[in-house]
Amino acid sequence: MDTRTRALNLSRHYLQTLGFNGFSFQTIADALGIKKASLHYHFASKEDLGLALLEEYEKSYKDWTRKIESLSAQKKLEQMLVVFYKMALDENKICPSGVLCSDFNTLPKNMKKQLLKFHEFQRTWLKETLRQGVQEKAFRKDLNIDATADLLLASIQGGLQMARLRGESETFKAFTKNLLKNLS
Amino acid sequence: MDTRTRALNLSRHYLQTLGFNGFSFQTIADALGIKKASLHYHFASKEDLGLALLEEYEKSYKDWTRKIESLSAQKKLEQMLVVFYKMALDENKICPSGVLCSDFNTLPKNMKKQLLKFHEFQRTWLKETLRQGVQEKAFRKDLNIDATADLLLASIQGGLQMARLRGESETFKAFTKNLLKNLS
DNA sequence: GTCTATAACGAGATAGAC
DNA sequence: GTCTATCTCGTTATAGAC
Repeated sequence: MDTRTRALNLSRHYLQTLGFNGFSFQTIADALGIKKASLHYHFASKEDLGLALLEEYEKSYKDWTRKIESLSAQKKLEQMLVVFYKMALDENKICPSGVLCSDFNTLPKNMKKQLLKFHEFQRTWLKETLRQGVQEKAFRKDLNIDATADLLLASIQGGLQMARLRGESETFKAFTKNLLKNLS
Repeated sequence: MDTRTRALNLSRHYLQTLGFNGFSFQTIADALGIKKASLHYHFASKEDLGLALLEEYEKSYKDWTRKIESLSAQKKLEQMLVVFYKMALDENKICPSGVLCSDFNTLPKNMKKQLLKFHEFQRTWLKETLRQGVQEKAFRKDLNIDATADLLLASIQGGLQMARLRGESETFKAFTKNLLKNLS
């Protein structure tokens, strides 16, 4: 694997455990076994690194939605919860949006824009999936699509953070069990 | 008002807008019109400042619960949502727990402990209030107290962050309208 | 692509004068 | 209680050799 890719993988890890301001080029360079000056060959600035991270998150989310596009809405949402539960299991990671919301006001403009774009993609997909569920008669006909999508996104984001706080990923697991109950 | 109190007020503001690592002694000193060395007279270290902040958050939350203790459970929860909605209205602030969850792994041990204590206080109060609502027959008899408390806390925390991301505090307002619907 | 060296800055923190 | 002065460290970032 090339250095750039390895650097991005490490950055993703540190972003979700330490926050965007919690790791530095030094952190990544040390983990790679190269000098931090060499990292600047791959990413001119930390903003560049942040943007690359966000683009990668969006891309892999898109790939994931394509991979499961033939499933029922119910199954899709269950799979979505599994994705986030795996984060909680992996060193109490929290979701990238959650990380960057806290630091939001300190982020470069382009990162803010890219983060919003990522969020809107997730949100749109979720709304479409909820609509699919209504059509499949798996979810209630009068389901408030917008409000439900927001509630799911917010509670997943907050739930991961609460699980970290308490140090028990089971908090999040128990949590997810109830999230989809109110849809039908 | 004495300098220490003014410093704490400013710190609360910057914590909830810029994050714990997003402001420095310099930031507070500038806003106060004194030198940052002088701040160290009031707070020996930034950890000290952070602990004082957390103690103050807990104290004011306790005072607030005492002030509304004679209300019905339904009214209490409505008031709680108002508290958080006011945060969203005030420069898209997010809640202190949400801020510190992202930076959690970079916090001094004592701050982690104090944050957990604050969280457990909020959670316990919320569970008691839900139980009160069941007794008052305002909420369903079979309400899952633990799961509901966690869902409310997580979605409020995540909801404030989402509102900041989108730059519209109305996101959070719309959101809260539906939060209490599933209780009865 | 990676290195050494260095610049420029801001952070937390302390000593000691007033 | 606030000041000046200073220390030490970590940060992002760049120039130029290999």
